[in-house]
Amino acid sequence: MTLSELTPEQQRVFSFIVKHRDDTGFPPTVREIAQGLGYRSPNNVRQHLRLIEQKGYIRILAGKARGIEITAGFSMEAADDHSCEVPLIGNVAAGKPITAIENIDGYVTLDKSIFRGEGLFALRIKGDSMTGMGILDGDIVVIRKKQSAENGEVVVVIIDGDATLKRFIKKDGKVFLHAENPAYPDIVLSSASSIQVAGKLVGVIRKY
Amino acid sequence: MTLSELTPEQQRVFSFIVKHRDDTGFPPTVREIAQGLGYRSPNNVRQHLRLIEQKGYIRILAGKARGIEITAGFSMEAADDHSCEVPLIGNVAAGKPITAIENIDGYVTLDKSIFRGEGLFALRIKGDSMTGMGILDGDIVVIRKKQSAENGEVVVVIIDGDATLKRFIKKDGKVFLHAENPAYPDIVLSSASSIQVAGKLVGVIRKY
DNA sequence: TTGCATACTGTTCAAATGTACAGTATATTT
DNA sequence: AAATATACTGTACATTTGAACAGTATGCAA
Repeated sequence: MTLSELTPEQQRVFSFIVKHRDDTGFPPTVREIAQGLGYRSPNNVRQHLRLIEQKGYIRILAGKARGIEITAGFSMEAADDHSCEVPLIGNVAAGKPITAIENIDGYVTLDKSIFRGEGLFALRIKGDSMTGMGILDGDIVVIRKKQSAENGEVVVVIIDGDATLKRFIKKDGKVFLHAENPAYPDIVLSSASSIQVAGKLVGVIRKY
Repeated sequence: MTLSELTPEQQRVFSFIVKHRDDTGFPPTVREIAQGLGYRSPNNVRQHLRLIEQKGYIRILAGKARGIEITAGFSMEAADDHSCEVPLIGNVAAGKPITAIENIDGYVTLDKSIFRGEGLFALRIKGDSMTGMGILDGDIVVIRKKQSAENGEVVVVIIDGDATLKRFIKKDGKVFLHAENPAYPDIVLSSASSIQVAGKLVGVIRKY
């Protein structure tokens, strides 16, 4: 999509709005646009806004301060963005959902075409309990949020405030949390409800 | 940076601001926050905003409508770019440098803060010759370009038009290309110069 | 107890802001 | 020449909104 249908002056106005939004985090007011572009009347801006809205580039939210919505995805950065950022979870505060702000240690950028979908987050692996499936100490694992677990899935469970990766196995009516390393014993659960599943393993990132 | 210093209520307010900004493109007004969170007084919000500002999460722009700037990098649309794209190498055409355009199958987005530096490219692993070090069939490995190899390094070598990953070992004046899987025999080289080293292993990305 | 920080309600006022009314000017089209 | 779309100025007014004042309540530490 190009901006070709806008007149030069309308483009100036539109660009100013986009730039202001990228700089400050919110759209400009009518008067800020006027001042920024050297107009002496706020009404001039209004007129332009109306025309730009007619052409479909923005939506004017009547009565709202700074009520300009940019309808097309015209932020300067990320014209075509192949990346997405997911939170990297550190220690898990008791009682909080795993992706609560308290737990976020930073953000990891992923390749969108590799890791699709919603509800992703990342976790740094401590220990060698999953070396059997190629997940090593220090690896970052990518998790998709999920409250339940299917038989055989590798899931993140919250144990004593730590998010740990285990294979979820149902057998003979019992539930096991299995570490993919013979040196670690399985954790046997009386019932599936006694643990909190936070998500399902979808990827690994390792740096040497 | 962690967000642990915010009280639960302050987090509700902060999250609401971020969400509103991501939904509409601009921050909410004090009254919109009050309504959204069920407060009856705008002043309650103001009080929270002041405390959140003190803790450094936002900046309040005095007198400006919707004048809330989110100082930390908590916008969904990343203000600054944490990603970099590296070529994904497919089959290697004989005689061409490994990252020649002919060989490029696509691009992979990496996290800049994890994979720093120049000369990176990616390779899809075929086979299970490196399972011993947690690299599985189908994994994408991240490689840094490099013509030489040190003893013990894992490097990409071009063998018969295929880029393959091997550990480079010098012992007793001989050079071995070692697969980290007992099922594969070492390749013994008469001299180091008889093979072409393309780069050194720096990372792994896996999708389940 | 006495603070003290947090978490609120309710009201008021002034500044910021959207919006309408009334014009002017300059091209381009009919 | 008349009509039309664009590009403006200038002013006024009603809302929206930030910001201040005056309180209440609660849990927690000194």
